[in-house]
Amino acid sequence: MLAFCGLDRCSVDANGRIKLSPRVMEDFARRGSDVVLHCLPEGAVAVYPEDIYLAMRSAVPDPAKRAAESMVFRRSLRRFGAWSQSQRISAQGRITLPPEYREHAGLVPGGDVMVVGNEIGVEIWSRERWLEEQKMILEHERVKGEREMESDLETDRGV
Amino acid sequence: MLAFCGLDRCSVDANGRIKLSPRVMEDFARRGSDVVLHCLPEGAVAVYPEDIYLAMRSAVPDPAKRAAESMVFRRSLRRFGAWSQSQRISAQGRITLPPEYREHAGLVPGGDVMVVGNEIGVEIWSRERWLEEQKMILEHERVKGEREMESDLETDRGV
DNA sequence: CATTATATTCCATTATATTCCATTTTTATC
DNA sequence: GATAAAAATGGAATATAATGGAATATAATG
Repeated sequence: MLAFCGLDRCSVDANGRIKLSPRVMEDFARRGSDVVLHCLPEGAVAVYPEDIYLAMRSAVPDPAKRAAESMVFRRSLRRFGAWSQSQRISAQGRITLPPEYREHAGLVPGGDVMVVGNEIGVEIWSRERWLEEQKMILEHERVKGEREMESDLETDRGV
Repeated sequence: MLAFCGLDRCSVDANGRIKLSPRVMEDFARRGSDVVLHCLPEGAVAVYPEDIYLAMRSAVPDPAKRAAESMVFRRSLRRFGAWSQSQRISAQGRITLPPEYREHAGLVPGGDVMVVGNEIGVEIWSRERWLEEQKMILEHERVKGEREMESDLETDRGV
């Protein structure tokens, strides 16, 4: 059974909550119900199991000293600090997005939302932005494929 | 459970006090209620647990001798001396910012404030300045991402 | 078509935030 | 040095918002 895969369409309730599908709930339940919400620069909110997020942030030694010395480093602490927050998935499979995160992802109460698997967790996109993102990924792969074909022609010996 | 993460919106009361959210209060309570307020060159005020701040400053060897010799060093001592001050979080989770610090961060009584986690403590930003900071970080990440996508196209063989 | 599962809405409860007031401390003036 | 005024602090109360749960409606399945 593949975990954190697939695509669900759902909506934000009046209080800014999102109900996950049973499939996604189960994927999280298997790794403990503590998750981390993390705002992505792409304009969506990722939901990772806590251990996945900790693995992302593990290699930061001696943060206090570096924070005193470097503004760039403080910005990186700030980015991950401000845009990451622990949450627990409720018994009914709901997660509450903080208002600031909701705004970051362009989610409005009552609006259409996509819950997108990314193999290590899920991402929450406004439907509108997801369609654009999807288009961009496809176009990128198309161009990449074309270049690959060209370079295959220019090679003396084929693969 | 991640500590010192997330983003809260609150306001400065008529007496220049800020009420921390229960989540942030708990993070501090776990490390002792003594904190250090420290003005950042970015134009905000950081609130660190005392042990974090001491770790920042512990690696300054032989200050007396260096102070005699270097203006740069004296300025650095001055920066941390003048712009750092002990405080205790009250039983109701309030901290009082000294008027000079408030001014440094552009905070006015009654104004909107963001309490921003940075993984080792929190930062207090005027809402206006935080939105700018956020925009800057986002734009930086966006440009970085675009370059990464371009270089992905130029690679002969994909990842 | 009947039954089961899922989604959505609504309501009660709890928690949080803001405001207001009383007390204490400080400062200025007499 | 004493008294009064102002400011700051701490605490409590009220209003607002968030949370959890249940019920109903909708969709999917057999």
